[in-house]
Formats: sequence, structure tokens, C-alpha cells
Amino acid sequence: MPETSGPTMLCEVDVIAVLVTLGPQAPLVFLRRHNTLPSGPLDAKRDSLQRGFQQWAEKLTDCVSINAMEQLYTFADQTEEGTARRLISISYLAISRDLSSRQSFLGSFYDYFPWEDRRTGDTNSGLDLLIDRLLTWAHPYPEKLARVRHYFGLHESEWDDEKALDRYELLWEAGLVGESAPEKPSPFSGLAMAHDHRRILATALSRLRSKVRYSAMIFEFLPMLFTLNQLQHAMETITGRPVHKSNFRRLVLNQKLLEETGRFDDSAPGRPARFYRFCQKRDMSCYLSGANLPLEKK
Amino acid sequence: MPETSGPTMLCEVDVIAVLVTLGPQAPLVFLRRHNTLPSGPLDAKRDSLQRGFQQWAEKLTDCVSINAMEQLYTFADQTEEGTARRLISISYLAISRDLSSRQSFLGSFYDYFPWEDRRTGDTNSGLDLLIDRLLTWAHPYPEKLARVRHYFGLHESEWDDEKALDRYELLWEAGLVGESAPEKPSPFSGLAMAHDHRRILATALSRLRSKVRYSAMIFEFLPMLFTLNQLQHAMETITGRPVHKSNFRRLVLNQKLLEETGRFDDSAPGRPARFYRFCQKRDMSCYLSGANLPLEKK
DNA sequence: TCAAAAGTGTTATCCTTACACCCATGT
DNA sequence: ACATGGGTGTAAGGATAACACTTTTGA
Repeated sequence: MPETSGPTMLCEVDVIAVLVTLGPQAPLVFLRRHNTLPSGPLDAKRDSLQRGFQQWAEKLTDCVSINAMEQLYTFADQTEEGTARRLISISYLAISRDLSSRQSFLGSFYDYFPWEDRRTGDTNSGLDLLIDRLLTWAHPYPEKLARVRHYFGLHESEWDDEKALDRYELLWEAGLVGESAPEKPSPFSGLAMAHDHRRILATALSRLRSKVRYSAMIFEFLPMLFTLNQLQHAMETITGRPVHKSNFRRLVLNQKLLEETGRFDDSAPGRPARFYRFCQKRDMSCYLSGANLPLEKK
Repeated sequence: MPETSGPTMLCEVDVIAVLVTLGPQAPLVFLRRHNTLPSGPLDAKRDSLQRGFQQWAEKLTDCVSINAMEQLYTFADQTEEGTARRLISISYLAISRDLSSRQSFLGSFYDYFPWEDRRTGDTNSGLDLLIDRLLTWAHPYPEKLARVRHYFGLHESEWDDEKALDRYELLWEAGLVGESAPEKPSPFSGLAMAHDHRRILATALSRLRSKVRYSAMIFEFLPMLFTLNQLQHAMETITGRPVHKSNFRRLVLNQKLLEETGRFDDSAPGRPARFYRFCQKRDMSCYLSGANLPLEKK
């Protein structure tokens, strides 16, 4: 590979889309068919990768508009043996407000990662069983045991919702998800996906949870006008954690990222809630919660 | 691009390396030739991208060991007109402790981004001139003006060292770097690089500055035994900012990430400093400074 | 004994947390 | 009137920032 023009390697290049919208109970992902993310060959246009992806994704969803997108990760498929060529896959994350009409193509993130939903404080027998199996698997190896404890928030460790990818990889390694152990389907280990699509989905979830904290990404999921509780509910749905109401209010309002509209939400029972609008501050510092989303113990 | 096997697109795939080590005054990057990052075609082995990159990078540097690496970004070159094929480039960031022997191939980050070094509080006439030109360029457009103020820490905004990529892109847009305005070289706008390599280098700098804060990446730059001031100096070199000594000490020691060795550093003048060793905590939570690197005003 | 660099404390202040309580609306 | 959800206030505890100060070495 030095400066001499080496043997040029030709690759097939795919784009894989993780198209996300917000459902009432969970973030939802657009699926090509059951348990398969949409993918397609890179098109030959001279556009940038980003613009090419956007056009492709909008065609895919019948011109539903994409509100935000970013590159996730690029990887090389290992499966194709015998061929001289490799398959390169570039994955993208995209957010849309308006996918909700075509329910037939939408899957819930928490059907694929049930352990990632920690909004209810119920003693969740499924999660307990899963952790038991993990501990049994890790027991002989101190290093593995430390990872299980760290990533699943046992003992001294805190549950960190942003570590969704690490948890999936740990479960994969332990043979507790369908992709790594197709013969013994566990309860509570979630739906399996084609190829390594569930790993890509876990990457997307980690990225989402990280970005809603230190950027204004959460507003891409919300309508133009929203109440503080809609905002809180969106954060809870993405992060999978309960949020402390009054402390969250203060945190958000102190950032002066929201603008009061004169309007109120009459649709819900109880006292009507103010509608707010997101306003990019002049200096563009839009940390919604920084590192400190005020959690609610449940 | 639907399920019907569309026209398969073949691409040339390159790997581009940002190989970083710590120099006495600045982070240094390994260069193929003057102002050009090393790159080469993806090799055909069945390895993962990551392992393939590592092997290639180690060969490139005569088997210097890579301490850490991660994927940066994948992009499509726009320049090749007329060809039916596209060139895809996958960039990787890698860190090595031991590049320092081959100085002939090393370039200083701050030669390419002089405005990113804010360690001295000197009234830096070069920076002032650059900001003046930016403001002149942005003046007619409120939105551009807001971005300049935000990313360069003017008025109410704070300088955020992690936003190195945004600053480079702003300067590029304003025609104040050699790549976007080759005819009028400005002082203090840094050395230009081939292709879009300086953008890739800016991506690497932003990533480095972000990761040294919330992960243990900084230790990849340091020898096994180091003093607290070496650690502080490494942080200052990467982030380009002065750090408050005593508050930094306390912050680091409170995390219990360091282990005292009995040894002392006799080489420097003054009172000898304790040598410490990095010890991964059992629960692996290794936030060195989180969001709060204690800065020193200068 | 002085310079140089390591290392320690101490305070004021801000931010987060937890908890309690009041307000406005439909039925 | 009361259930329901919206909305406000406040005091305790903890973390940070700024500053002053002491200790240990070599020259």
C-alpha cells in the first residue's frame, strides 16, 4: 500500500438506514421487511454521501421528510467467502417526525432490546433472569464479571443508558441473543434481526441517547409546538428512564432554549399545559441537559 | 435501490490514517509526505476493517505499536469527474506512544490549526486578525455572525475546544484557509494540506479533545509511569487550554483512577514528583474529568 | 538561602436533589 | 368537590472555582 499504485481493490458499497421516529411508547424504526433494516447500493451520483443518503431515504419512505441525519459507522461484511470482493456497508441514522402513518413497517426498539426500557420500576422477572444468565456465564472470569457489573449497573455501578451498544455486545458474546445462539431462544432477549442489523440498531440507540443529552436532537422528534411534558415524555422514551418532573422543567427553562407561545393544550384532561416552541439561542449553545438529566427513582 | 438486485456499484475504497503521538509542545501527526496523510487501498484480507487498518498502520510505521484506534468518518471524494467509479475513503484515528523517533515524518497539529492553541494568554495578534476577517465576512449575515461568535467564543459564548472541526469548516466557508482560497494566503490560517486532509485532521482533533475528557484515552499517550504534571501537560497539549493545577489534581485523584508507585521523578528541577500508574477501576468507570476540566484563566 | 516545582487547605458560590405544596381545568 | 395533570418554591448537600499557603529538592 505504499505510494506505488497498488492493486486497486474494488468493493461493493451498501448504505444501511436506521430511520427513527417517536412512537407513543417507544422509539420506532422503519423496517424493509420483518427484522431487516432497509439497505441499498450506493448510487453513482456525484452528490455527497449525506445528500445521496437523504434522497434515497426519502424515496424509500415515499417522500416523508427527514429532519436530521448523521453517519453511524462503516463496516466490512465478513460473510462472503470465496469472492474476491468485499461488501462495505455505510450505516446512517435519520430522524423523521412523520413516519407514524405507515405502522406496518415500523418496529419498536424495545422489542429488540427489552432490557433497555427501564422506565418502570417493576421487579422485572425477565431482566433478572437475563442478568442471572449473564452472571453465570461470566462467573469464572473476573474480567467478564466486571464488565457485566459495569454495563448492567450492578453493585456500585450506575446504569448508563448510553451504553446500549456495549450491553448488546456483551449479550452477544455470552450467547444470550438469537444472533449468537440461534438454537436456544431466551425469554427477554428480544427479537433477532437479519445479518448484524441488531448491532447497528444498538449503535443507533446509543448514539440517540447520547445526542439527546448534549444537543438539540430531541426537538427533531417533536412537533413545532409541544408541552413540557411532551418533551419530558420524549426524553423518557428515548433514554428508557424515568425523569424527575419539576427538576427537568427547571433545567430546561433555565437554558432559555424554549419560547412561550400564547397557546395551551386543551386536549388532555386536567389543567391545560402551555405550548412551547424551540428557539435556537443566538449563541447556539443548546445543551438540553448536559451530563445531568435529572432522573426519577422508581 | 429496492429489493430487486439493482445495478451493483463498484467503488475503490481507501483507508486514511490519522496517527497521533504526543510531542513536547503539541500533538503530532504522522505524514506520508509533506502535508499529506498516509492512505492506501483497503486490503482484500478477510479481517475486520479495524484489524486490517491496524496491520496496515503498523507496517507503515515500521511496526511501531498502536495503543488505541477508532473509526473517524467515511466520505466519498467528489473530485473524480468523468469516471463511472467513486472513491470511498474510510478514515481512522490511531494513537501511539512511540512515534517520536522518526521526526522527519511528524507534523504539529498547531501548525495546521494555530488558532486551536489557546494555552498562552498572550494577546495574539494573529488570532485577532483572523477573527477580524471572519467578522468582516460574516457581517452582512446574522446567521453567519452568530456562528462565528459561538464557535470562536466571542461575547457571551465560551471557547469550546472540542469544536475544532466546526471552526475549521467556518474558516473554510469564509475562504480564510488555503484549501478554499489558494490565491490569498493569510497569516495565522495554518498550513494547507492535500485534498480534504485538513478537514480529516480537524475531525481527529475534535474527537481527541472529546475523548480525553470522558474516557481514559489520555493514558494512551503517556508512559506507564507518569507524574501528575505530565498528565496535566498532556491534557493541556491535547485540549490547547491551560488547566488549573490544584483543582485538576483533586479532580483526578478523587476518581481513584491512579495508583501511587513508590517512585519519584528526580530528573526535573525542584521537588521530585510522585510517579503514578493508571489503574482501571474495577467497575471501569473512567471519566477523567467529565464535562468539567478545571480551566485556568490566563 | 533562593528558585523552582510539588503538593495541601479553605472558603464562597453555584448546581443538583429531594420534597412539599399550590393552580387550573373538566366532570 | 375532586380527580387529573400543570406548575412553583425551598432547604440540604455536594461539587467547583479561586485563592493562599506549605513542602521538598538542587544550585
